[in-house]
Amino acid sequence: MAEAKPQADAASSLLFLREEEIRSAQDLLFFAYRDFTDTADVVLAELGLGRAHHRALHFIGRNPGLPVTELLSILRITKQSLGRVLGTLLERGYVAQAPGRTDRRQRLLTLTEAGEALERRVFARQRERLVAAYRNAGPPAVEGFRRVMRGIMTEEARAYMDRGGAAAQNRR
Amino acid sequence: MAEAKPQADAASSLLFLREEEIRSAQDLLFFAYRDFTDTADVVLAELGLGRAHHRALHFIGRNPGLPVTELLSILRITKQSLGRVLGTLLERGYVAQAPGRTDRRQRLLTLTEAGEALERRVFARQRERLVAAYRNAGPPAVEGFRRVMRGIMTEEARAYMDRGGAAAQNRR
DNA sequence: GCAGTTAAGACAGGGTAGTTGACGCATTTA
DNA sequence: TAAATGCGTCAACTACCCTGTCTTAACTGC
Repeated sequence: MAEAKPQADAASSLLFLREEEIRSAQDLLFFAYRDFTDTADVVLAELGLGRAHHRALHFIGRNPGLPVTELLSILRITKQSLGRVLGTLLERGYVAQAPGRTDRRQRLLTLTEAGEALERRVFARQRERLVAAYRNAGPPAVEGFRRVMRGIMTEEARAYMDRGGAAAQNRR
Repeated sequence: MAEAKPQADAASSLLFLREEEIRSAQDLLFFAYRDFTDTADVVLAELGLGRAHHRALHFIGRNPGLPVTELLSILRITKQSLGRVLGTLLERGYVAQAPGRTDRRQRLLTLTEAGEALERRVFARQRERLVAAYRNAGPPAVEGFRRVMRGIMTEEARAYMDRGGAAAQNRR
C-alpha cells in the first residue's frame, strides 16, 4: 500500500494517495471519537445517565448562565429532545435554572455543586486519555490537531469557539 | 484568555491553561465530529438510510471480504443491531455476501457496484470538507492531527489502522 | 398600548439504533 | 465425537432523536 502500483502514472498515483489519506482521516475521526466518548460512558452508565446528559453537562459547565435556546443550537437537537434530558438533570439536582436579568423569559442554566462534581469526575477520565495523547504527540502536533479540527467544523462552530463559548454577554 | 491572570502565580496559571486546553479539545472533538457526520447525513437521509448504514458501508468498502464478526468488533455494536442495518443494505443491493473460502461459516461482505457508487457519493461531500481543512492547515498540521488522533484512540484501534484495516488475510 | 414575536415548556405520537438473553444451525477444531 | 465458533433470528426493552401542535409569559416595534 505504501508504494504506487508500477503501471500507474504519476498523476493517478498522487490521486490514489490523496484518496487514501482522506479515507484514512474518516477512520481517525471514527475511532478517536468512539474511544473518547466510550471513556465517559463508563462513568455515566453507573448513574443511569447517557451521552446526551453528558453533552448538556459539559456545555452548561463551560458556559455558566447559558440560555436554553443557545444550548439547543450547540447540540443541534430539538427542544423536546433536550426537555427530557434537562428534566432529569434538574430533578437530580445537577443543573439549576435562574431567570435572565435582561430577559426574564430566559432560564439561564448553571451546574450545581453536584453537577460540577459529576462533570469533573467524567472529565477526569477523558482528560487522562487526552493528556497522554498530547504528551506523546508533542506541542507542534497539538497545534496541528487544533488547526485541522477547526477546519473540519463549520464556520459557525469556529466562531463559537473563538469567542470563548456561547455568547459571553449571557454571563455578565 | 491568552494572558495569565496577573494575580495567579506561575504554577496555577499553567494548570489553568492546561485545563482549558484539554476542555477545549473536548469541544474540538464534538464540533468536528458533529459537522463531519452531518455532511454525510444529508445525502443518506434522502435514501432513508442513517448513520449506522453509512458506517457499515464505509468499513465494508475499505475492507472488501470483511467477515461479519470483524465488522462487529470495529463498530462495537451487537449482532442484533448490525443485523437490521445489514439486512437493509443486502435487500437494497448495496452489499453482497459470499461464503468464506477457508471457513465456510463466514459470510464475507463486499460492496456491490451500487454500494460503491453510493459510498462514493457520500464520501465526496465529506472529502470536500476534509480537503479544505487539510489544505488550510498545511501538511505539518495534518501530521500533527494524525498523531493526536491516533493517541486518543485505543491501542487496539491503532493496531487496526497500522495493519491497513481489518485482518488482511480475509481478503486473500 | 396593542400586535407580533420570542423563550420556554408540554402534549401526543413515531422512528431509529442501540441493548440483553436465548436459541438454532452449520461448520470447524480439539 | 464433543466443544467451540460464525452467523442469523426471536422477543422485549431502552435511549435518544423527530414532527406537529399548543400554552404562557415576556419582550419589541410601531
